Amino acid sequence: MTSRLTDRQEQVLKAIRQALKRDGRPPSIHELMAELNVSSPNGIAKHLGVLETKGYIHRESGARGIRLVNDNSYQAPPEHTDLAFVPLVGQIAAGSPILAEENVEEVLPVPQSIAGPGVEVFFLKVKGESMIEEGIMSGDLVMVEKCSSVTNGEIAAVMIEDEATVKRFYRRDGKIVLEPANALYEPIVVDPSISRCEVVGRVVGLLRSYRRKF
Amino acid sequence: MTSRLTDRQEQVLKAIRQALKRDGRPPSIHELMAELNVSSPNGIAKHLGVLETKGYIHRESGARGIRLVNDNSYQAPPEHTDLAFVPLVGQIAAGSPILAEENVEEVLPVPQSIAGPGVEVFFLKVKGESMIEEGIMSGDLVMVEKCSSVTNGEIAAVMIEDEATVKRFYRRDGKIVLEPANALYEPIVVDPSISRCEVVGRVVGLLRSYRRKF
DNA sequence: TATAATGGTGTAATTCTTTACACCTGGTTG
DNA sequence: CAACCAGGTGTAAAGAATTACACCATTATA
Repeated sequence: MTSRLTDRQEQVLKAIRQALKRDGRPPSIHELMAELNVSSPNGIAKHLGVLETKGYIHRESGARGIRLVNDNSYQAPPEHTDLAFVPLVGQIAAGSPILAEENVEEVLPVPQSIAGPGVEVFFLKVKGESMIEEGIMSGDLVMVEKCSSVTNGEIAAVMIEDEATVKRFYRRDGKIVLEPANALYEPIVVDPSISRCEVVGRVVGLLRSYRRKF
Repeated sequence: MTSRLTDRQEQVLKAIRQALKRDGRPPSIHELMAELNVSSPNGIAKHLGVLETKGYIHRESGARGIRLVNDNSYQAPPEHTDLAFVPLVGQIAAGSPILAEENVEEVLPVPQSIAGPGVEVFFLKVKGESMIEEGIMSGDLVMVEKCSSVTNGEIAAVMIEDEATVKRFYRRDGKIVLEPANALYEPIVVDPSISRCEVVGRVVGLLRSYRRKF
């Protein structure tokens, strides 16, 4: 299933690697033209298209949007567009915009069909055992779709005072009830008129690695 | 050789570092404008000029010509994006190659740092509640690294007769013990000399969507 | 023998990106 | 106070890069 590259395609890939190393940025099409003695931008553009459908590179819009994709036993199929990059945010302080640059530790690729199209999504690292009965373990990354309110019973990321937490969210008698999924824990009841309590978003996915720590 | 930076200049430098790491290419002035909430290209251009005269960056002509100078934290953009495509396999029949074209339902992008470099990895859909105490729920996709043996106690994908299952794997007294993570289930003990029982691989990750069904 | 895949040439149109210029504001400093 | 520096806004123009289109030659394949 590994789609092989032709000699020429191999040359193009090598030129991209070289340029990245030498220049500290991906090459432009014109630079590749000079490198490979091609006199038309389309000559290069076609190669790039092939390299992308074969899964060796990934292209983003804008200038020099070539990214190398790691060798893997399985290559991306043609026309693969179910891809989104979701930032992993570290400390999220109350008030500050969550997706501010300084909060983003790294960006992880995931299927867009999970992240959702055109919505603000980010990963939050889970600490503690309060949701283990829902299969959310300490160290997992939950994918959160940013929104300011959720329907009763949804799993939500909520900010209480200055701390972010993930719980099942209910609104009862004007109070907010955050229900853990762990028999050892008690529900947290918050009176929004007394304590600062703000929905950050709803949990739409989960990513776990048994290999690396986040 | 290098003079001190102001707070704001430090922020610009940090934004450049993060963009390099995140995007695999230097940021454009417009991207920095968005990051730093500046509404004029000149606002950024001046900072870049200062950073260059102070010796923190070096600029080349052309688009995205920012290079970091003397920066231990980051020299060049990464040669590889942390991206791998992992196939979701449906029915896996005994004997047949797992990654055969006809088994692959779709291909999902994930961080390469989870999938692992250059190994055969695939997604298997989980059915049943037998591993819920390990946070593996029905409908989850487990990422499996193909291998023919695992160490005692690892979570493994195992093929018994013609069915694939995910359990904790132990070898005791010449028998194979597959231990569920659910108090309601009993361990499965298999005598490999009697029943066909074959390790498919070890579980290295997990992907869950609350949005779509797989 | 069609037909597809590979590897091209060339030219425009269109977007990105950078650069240059004019001018503003609030501190700091001689 | 005047001058300078840091940090801006805003706009226009020039330059860099990508994308789209039309068309060509060779080779392998159904």
